[in-house]
Amino acid sequence: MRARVRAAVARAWADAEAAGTLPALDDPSAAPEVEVERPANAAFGDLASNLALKLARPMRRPPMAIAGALADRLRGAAGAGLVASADVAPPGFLNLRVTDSTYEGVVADILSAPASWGRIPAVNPRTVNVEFVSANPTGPLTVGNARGAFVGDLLCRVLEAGGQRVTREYYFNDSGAQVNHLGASVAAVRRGEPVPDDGYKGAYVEDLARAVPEDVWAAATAEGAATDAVLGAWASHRVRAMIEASLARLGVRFDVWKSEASLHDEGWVARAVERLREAGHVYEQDGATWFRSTTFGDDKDRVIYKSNGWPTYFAADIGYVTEKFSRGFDHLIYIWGADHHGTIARNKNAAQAMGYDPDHYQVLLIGWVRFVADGVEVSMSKRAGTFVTLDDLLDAVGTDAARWFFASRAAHVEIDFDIELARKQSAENPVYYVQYAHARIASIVRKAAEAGLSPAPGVEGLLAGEPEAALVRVVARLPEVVEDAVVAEETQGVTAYATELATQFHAFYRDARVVDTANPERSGQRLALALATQTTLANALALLGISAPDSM
RNA sequence: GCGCCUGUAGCUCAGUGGAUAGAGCGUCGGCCUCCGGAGCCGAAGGUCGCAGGUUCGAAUCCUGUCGGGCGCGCCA
Repeated sequence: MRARVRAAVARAWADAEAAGTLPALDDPSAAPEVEVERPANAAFGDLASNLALKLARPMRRPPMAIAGALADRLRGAAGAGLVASADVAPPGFLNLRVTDSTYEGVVADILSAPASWGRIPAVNPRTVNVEFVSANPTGPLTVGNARGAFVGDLLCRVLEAGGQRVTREYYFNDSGAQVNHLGASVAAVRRGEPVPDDGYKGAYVEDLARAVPEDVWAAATAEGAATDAVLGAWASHRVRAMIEASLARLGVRFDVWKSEASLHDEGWVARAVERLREAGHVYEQDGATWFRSTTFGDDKDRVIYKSNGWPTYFAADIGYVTEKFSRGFDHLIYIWGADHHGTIARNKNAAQAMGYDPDHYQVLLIGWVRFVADGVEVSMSKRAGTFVTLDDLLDAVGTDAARWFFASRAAHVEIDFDIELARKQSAENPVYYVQYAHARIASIVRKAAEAGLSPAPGVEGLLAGEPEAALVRVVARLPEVVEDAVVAEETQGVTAYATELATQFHAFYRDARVVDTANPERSGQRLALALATQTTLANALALLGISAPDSM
């Protein structure tokens, strides 16, 4: 609807120019974009445009006069069937109302094709790889990992809503020092010895120690066996399964699990370094191999292979970039904690140095989550065993409430999360307010069926009353909300919208009785509108991965 | 010192150039003879950290400044 009105305003401008009531621009390339938005105050109408204000300077005309000329056109052919009224307000706003028949058409569309309501034309169709969570399998996911998991999944859903093909990817390191430390910890606990200083503590280590099969234990402790590595490999495998189960619980599944070791084993790292070397961006110094990141604006060069010959983490990253692009992705997105921002430049630079477009290497930083319990910050350490697991969080507040919490905040800002407060307030969470509206409609629909009432076959005259007119205006906005979310790659607008729609429906419920056997015709019309609202709520929640219950 | 993020109501946060800055929670006061009270209605509460600048118009853009967070390894 917003898009249709935007097109109508553009048409009005062109018509006025052709008719000579508005002058042509001296410099057509400087023409402003036609913008149409929802005014903050509903009294101004359904949609408003600031086009006249933008055109005042280039046209050297007062904005009110330009707005007047546009309004004339919109009242005529340019707005035929769509624009019910066009008014001008100082300093030069163009305020528009949309015809009832347009809104009735929206309701008819929703009822005839509920599943596609809210789907929008592809905004920027790409094949995208989204890598997120990527916590190493040395312990269960914590609340610290929770935000990345939710934000990553929400981003994927939003990208898909915008018509993009998305692969969800989890990168992990199942070899190396950390995994050996895990193996050593398991071995120590199994033997009843204290866990080493650089080992892992916590109940899950004890669980792992108890669960070690006899044959694994025998192999790990055999003469000459690398005990820590063997046990670590077994334990990390098992931990990974735990992680996968936790993620499944929050409705997150990954398409690809990629191990760091495989990037080395399959030669991706070596080939990528060779590619950089051939392009002249690699040099040796102090026995180490360096990438000349400063060529691309980094503040220092970066080590690829250490002087002892071992690759850095960065080396694997370089190989991984080539591996991902080789799979046909044209856009890579990384979701990292804000503490990793210092590593963006080197990775982006390396991608550029290998011939990739740096714009196709996108990093989304997630703001720090400060966990507090009753106002006091809780420090989280896997090694110290002092952490709250993701499963604990879900036990406390539930998946829907947790999803809503993260979906309603910008991904990059730091936030406080008080798990005790969340537990206490989980019953007050706005997500239930929205779900309640959905369940209430479902109940009304059931009641209506019992009373022998059915939705009106047509939608004509649907907006006879004020409650109907107010509700349909919110319902009709879903595609705009989805489009804005896709463009911004953020979901706060969706939660805000769902809340507003629920509020509007509750008001409608108060003012307009739906189930009324004394007036079956009006009941049928209101029922149609209620159904359209229910679909809209369900589709908005679905975009967030949140359930829309029929009763609660 | 340098880089990135951040400062909006009592609390947690929306609002990235438009008209009277919003929501949830909390506080105070009302509303169940009728489709679900997990609801509705109303009230109090803000010099958008501060100071300049750009603009017809700034919470939003620019500069400076003060406060908070996170980084600045041949760690991962």
